[in-house]
Amino acid sequence: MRKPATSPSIPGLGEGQRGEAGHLGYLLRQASLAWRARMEHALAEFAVTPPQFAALTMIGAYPGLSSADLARLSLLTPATVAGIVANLKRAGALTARRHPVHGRILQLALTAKGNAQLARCKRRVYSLEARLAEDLSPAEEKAVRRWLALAARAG
Amino acid sequence: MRKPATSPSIPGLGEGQRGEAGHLGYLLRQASLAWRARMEHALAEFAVTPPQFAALTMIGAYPGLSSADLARLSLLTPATVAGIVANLKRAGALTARRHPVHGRILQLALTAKGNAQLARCKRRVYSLEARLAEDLSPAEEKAVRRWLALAARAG
DNA sequence: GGGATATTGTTAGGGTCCTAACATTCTATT
DNA sequence: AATAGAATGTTAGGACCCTAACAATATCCC
Repeated sequence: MRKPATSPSIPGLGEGQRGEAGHLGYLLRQASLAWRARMEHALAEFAVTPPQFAALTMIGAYPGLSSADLARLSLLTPATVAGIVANLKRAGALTARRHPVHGRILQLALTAKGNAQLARCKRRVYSLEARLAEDLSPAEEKAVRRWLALAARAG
Repeated sequence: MRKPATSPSIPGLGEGQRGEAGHLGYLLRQASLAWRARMEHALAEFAVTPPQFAALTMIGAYPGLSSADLARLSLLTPATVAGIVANLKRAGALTARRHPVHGRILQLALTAKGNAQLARCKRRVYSLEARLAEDLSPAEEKAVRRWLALAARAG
């Protein structure tokens, strides 16, 4: 069976609404799905998922930050962050201890293992990321960056 | 409690690595998360999720396409599509019937209810989408579209 | 001191996404 | 015809991500 061709004309990845002329929201979704898939495969060797990598990066950059801080930084809800943190803690990549004064806050910090893992992941991801801009002129890259930052804010 | 300020200097959404100067992959993730959240809120009234809207749109555009076709179109796995289709079917928005000749293929098509729902969703989403490009010059929008299509393909 | 208010984190449940393993059906080759 | 190969769809298990409701802690204001 070499492709039953159920429907007559289903477009490939660059054609129809799936190419540059398609809806911006759809293009954004597609690009994000593809990037996430590439990240997943690149990080699979280290048993780290893309969201875990993002969390490790932020905790590495701001040691001692709280779970709520991490949620705000990641644009995620506290409930979602709790799951990610639980998995990283179970893997021994980070520690969560109560704030000495403010009894409810959890202060997150990387363990030595978490730091080593983060360093390995960073090398891998950054080399992948370099290919994300290689076909862009400086002016184009500037436009893309401006738009992405804009889209993250409001619209 | 007005913000305990666990860590000294955690950047806001436009600052540090979270602004235009940050990593492209991180910016893409942020933009996509924010867009998805806006979509979810816009579609919540119709009890449709963004992935469901994407599936409805594609089935509406290519009636009779198979579950595998839908997976390829969406850059998703067959298993993921099965879940989305099951939810839409349970809601009465689509039908899945066996191909008359090719006994294993499922042919997907919208019901009247699904079509009406899709029309309502489209109006809502497209008006939201218009705001996604309103601050972009034509040249910038062209650059963004080219990059998104490129990122969806390979890198 | 004693609330109203706000923030933090937790729990429960649903939808999305993956990999891995599998059964089913059809095509191609021998 | 018989077998190998390829495509379709299914199931099980795990990680992400959300909303909603809740418990615990800290601040503000009287």
